[in-house]
Amino acid sequence: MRFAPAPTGYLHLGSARTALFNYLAARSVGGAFLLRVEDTDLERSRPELVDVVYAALEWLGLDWDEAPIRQSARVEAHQEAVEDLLARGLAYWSDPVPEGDRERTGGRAYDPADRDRGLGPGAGRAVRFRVDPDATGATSVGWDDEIRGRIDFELANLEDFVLRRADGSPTFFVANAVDDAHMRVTDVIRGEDLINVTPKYLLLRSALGVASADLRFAHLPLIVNEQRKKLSKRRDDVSLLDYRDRGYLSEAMVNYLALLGWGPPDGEEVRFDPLGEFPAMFRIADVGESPAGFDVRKLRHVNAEHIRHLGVAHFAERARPYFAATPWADRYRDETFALVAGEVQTRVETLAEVPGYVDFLFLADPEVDEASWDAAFAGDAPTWLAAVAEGLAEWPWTSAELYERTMALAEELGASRKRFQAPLRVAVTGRRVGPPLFESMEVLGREETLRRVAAALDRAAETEAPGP
RNA sequence: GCCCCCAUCGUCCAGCGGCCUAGGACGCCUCCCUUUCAAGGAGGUAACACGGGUUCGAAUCCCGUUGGGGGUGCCA
Repeated sequence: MRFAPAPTGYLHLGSARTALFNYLAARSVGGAFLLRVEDTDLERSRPELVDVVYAALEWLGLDWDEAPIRQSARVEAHQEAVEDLLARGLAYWSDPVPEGDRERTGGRAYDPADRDRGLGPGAGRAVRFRVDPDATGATSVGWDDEIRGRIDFELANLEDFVLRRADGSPTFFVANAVDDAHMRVTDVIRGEDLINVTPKYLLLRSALGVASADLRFAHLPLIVNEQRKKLSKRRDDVSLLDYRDRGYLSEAMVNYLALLGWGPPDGEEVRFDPLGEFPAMFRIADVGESPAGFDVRKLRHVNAEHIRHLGVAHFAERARPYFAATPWADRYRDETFALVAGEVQTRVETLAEVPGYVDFLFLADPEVDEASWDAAFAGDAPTWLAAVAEGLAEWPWTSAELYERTMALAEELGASRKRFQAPLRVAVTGRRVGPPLFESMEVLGREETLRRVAAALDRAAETEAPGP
């Protein structure tokens, strides 16, 4: 099995899923998972673009067997194949047909008449494969797809495709056929969008004398967006590594990607060690044939499950890089975060959300969310907060004590617990949503808490009696 | 236009001729728990595109229609 991405500067989500399924298929039968970089296009062979592919695969944990093959390093073999086909009359030199002159070729960009013109190399001239029923003795090509069953194409519907561009470079058709034979690929697992190049690939192999009888094909369903269209760079978030930056765990990503077109037979979707568990239960034939919609909400859920499954220390460790991206990164302290990490863990769905939950512990002053303020400080709230402030000055400073005493005070003043804690929460954290309040206060300390409460009280007074 | 693929809850996955009054998951809704928000617990909402066959019997097989998607590059 091989994964053959074209280096584009990022690893597409769909490619990542294809890589994963190749990996699972290989590991499930003890086969090899090979990597081949499809950089036949000069543009695509820049080393930094290739490194991105490796980095993405490594992040997912998809380790490949043997050294990766760069197609750009194998052009000689590709050229030889083209020469061979040319020599045997299975390929021919073809001139491009200009846009305005396509009426005579039935709208085609090439002229089939070139087949028998016996042209040689020339400026702007490419080499095309001669799709000729006589060459194979058959009028159609097809294969038994592992996922979809029989698929056939009439040769009459196939065009004479380009083998060598006018600039002399071989196309991916040749590179694919030649390299797959060279690498002894037994299973071709790729996206559904490649179904229609398969007949050309098959034709080429047989022209080159490579048997395809034992070759298995599996065409995976496409991953589509909400509009049911193939995920595209323009419209959708398709870069795998961007998900890492957005706070997704690689194991959650692998877990979710595997759920697109497939599912564990036992129905247990969330697996904390997908790469370890899935191979034993994966069968390529079980993969579905209809397009899979990418659902970020479900991805978030799977990610949240994986986050919660982490040990607190690991969670804190894996969240650390996300603090580095904040404006207050220099104020961050592992020791402080460790005190509330457990509480944050059950509340976030991605690691990127973590800093936003605890920023008030590190900021000199909490950033006040106006909507929260307005909601919390309505009615008797300022009076309540003032009452709490008095208690805060003398109560024992443990979360349990603070909780008990504050709630007792709420009852005394005839306020609901929920509404009573709101102004205190906003005063201390700046928001009405966050980790448990009294635990947070314990971490912050009496002095700082009192300072913030006093500041909030001042602000409330100003708001009520504006201006001197 | 031509070629190819697909068609079960809004979404993902089960179902592969009778076990289906169609199951699980995400989402959504309700309730419980509760110091906010989560997490957790208990319920609920919601689908076999349509029409013909085949069969004692069809979500499951066949054909058609409709719908959606992919391809149609001297990109891969």
